[in-house]
Amino acid sequence: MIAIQKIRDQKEFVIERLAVKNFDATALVAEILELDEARRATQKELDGLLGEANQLAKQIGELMKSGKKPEADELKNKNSALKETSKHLGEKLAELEKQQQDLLVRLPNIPGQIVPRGKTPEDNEKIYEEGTPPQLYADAKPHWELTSKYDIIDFELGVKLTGAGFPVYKGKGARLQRALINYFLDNATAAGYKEIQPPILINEESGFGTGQLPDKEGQMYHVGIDNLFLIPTAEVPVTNIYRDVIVKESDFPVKMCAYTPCFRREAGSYGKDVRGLNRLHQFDKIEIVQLQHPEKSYETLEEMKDYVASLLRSLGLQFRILRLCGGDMSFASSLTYDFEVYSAAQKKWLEVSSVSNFESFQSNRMKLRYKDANGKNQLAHTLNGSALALPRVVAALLENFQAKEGIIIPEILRSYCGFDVIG
RNA sequence: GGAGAAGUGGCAGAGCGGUUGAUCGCACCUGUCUUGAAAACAGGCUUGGGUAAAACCAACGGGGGUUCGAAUCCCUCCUUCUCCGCCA
Repeated sequence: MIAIQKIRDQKEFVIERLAVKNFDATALVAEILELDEARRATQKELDGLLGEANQLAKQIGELMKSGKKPEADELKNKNSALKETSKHLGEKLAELEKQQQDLLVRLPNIPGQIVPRGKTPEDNEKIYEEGTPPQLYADAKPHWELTSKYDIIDFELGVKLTGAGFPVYKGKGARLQRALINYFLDNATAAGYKEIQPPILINEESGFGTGQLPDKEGQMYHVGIDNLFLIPTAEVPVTNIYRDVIVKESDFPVKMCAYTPCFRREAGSYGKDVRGLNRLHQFDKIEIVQLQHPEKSYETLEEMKDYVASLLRSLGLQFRILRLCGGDMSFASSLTYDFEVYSAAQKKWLEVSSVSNFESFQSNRMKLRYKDANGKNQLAHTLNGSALALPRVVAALLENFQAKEGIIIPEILRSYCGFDVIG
């Protein structure tokens, strides 16, 4: 949520920058400012009235004490009338506040200055590439054939148990999952991230805090009976740990990591893009989250970007980093880097990580603040990234490291797996 | 799931209808003193709205109600604790 103060002070700037996200905010901003003015005027009027009523009540108290009943009763009547008016005003104010809030939450976050303009993924800006395409032998297969050849991931069985997009990992396939989770968690911990094991169901407040609610509830699984949502990412519970919290400036940066399963409805997905592990309803992910001082958040974003790069490098995967264009960025993000790994067997790039700076967009919703040197409360910046999401990493490992004798496990994972080859 | 008790500032803990946004203590911050620190003393120390800054308004778990006036009374929801039941 963009701070109302910012919209008041820099209306033109806000509209101009949101256009980079292909969002025309002109009408919305005008309406918000109009409501803001009405809201403040109403509050001013109400405050005056309530102040008057408070004074009268005080006087009544004193009159009662000194036994002047008739005078007190007269003031009582006067105050009752006042109360009637203030009740109306109070309702009007609440209504205006609600209307303003409803509009405010519909504005996407302002993209950062270096965000490229553009509408589609083709407009994303490649800022880095590392590694060379793997040399595949003649009989190389896509991962969905390898998984059944070695009986390590069973998609059909998942359909039987749950539905499409809920695979069953078996034997070495299951062990590889566990190995990756442990490897990624150990790495994050070594990099200073505190490990968190959060709930994987969240309430509405948490969904609102990170920007999934309102409007995007269709992307989450909803447990109606208790009005809870299955998390689409650990970002939601982990960031919300600091909802309504005022941290000390000296606590920055707050670094947390978490492994959780993630659940996404992915309504509308179809075709070859969702084949095999490419897009699932349930998948495992290790998320890294940081809370940072506004002046340092972009520095931190670079640090997180480098961290994710080091992970991919350690697995021996070819990858590239994209700076997302305005049109491809998420609603809440100010700047996002996507990491893609090249799958030689599918001949395509697979997104395996997304690292973003949300600036104060989430913290404004969450009231996540810090006390500055002057003792004033300021909104913190929040950042997060996947480090990493498993399915496409697994897909790339299977496809790129396949050989005659089987899938060759990267050196770094062998002690975690307890085997060198899947064959 | 059933019965009882409780939820107040970072912590602890008063207040139970009338200058109580809230006593006191601890923690914390600033200053004096000190070579420095400790101690002692003085001052500061919830959050939001609003304002140029004030004034002013709101908030004592959330929501609603009674009253001229509520942290204090009533209703409801949530959470915690104790006991019973069930259970990985």
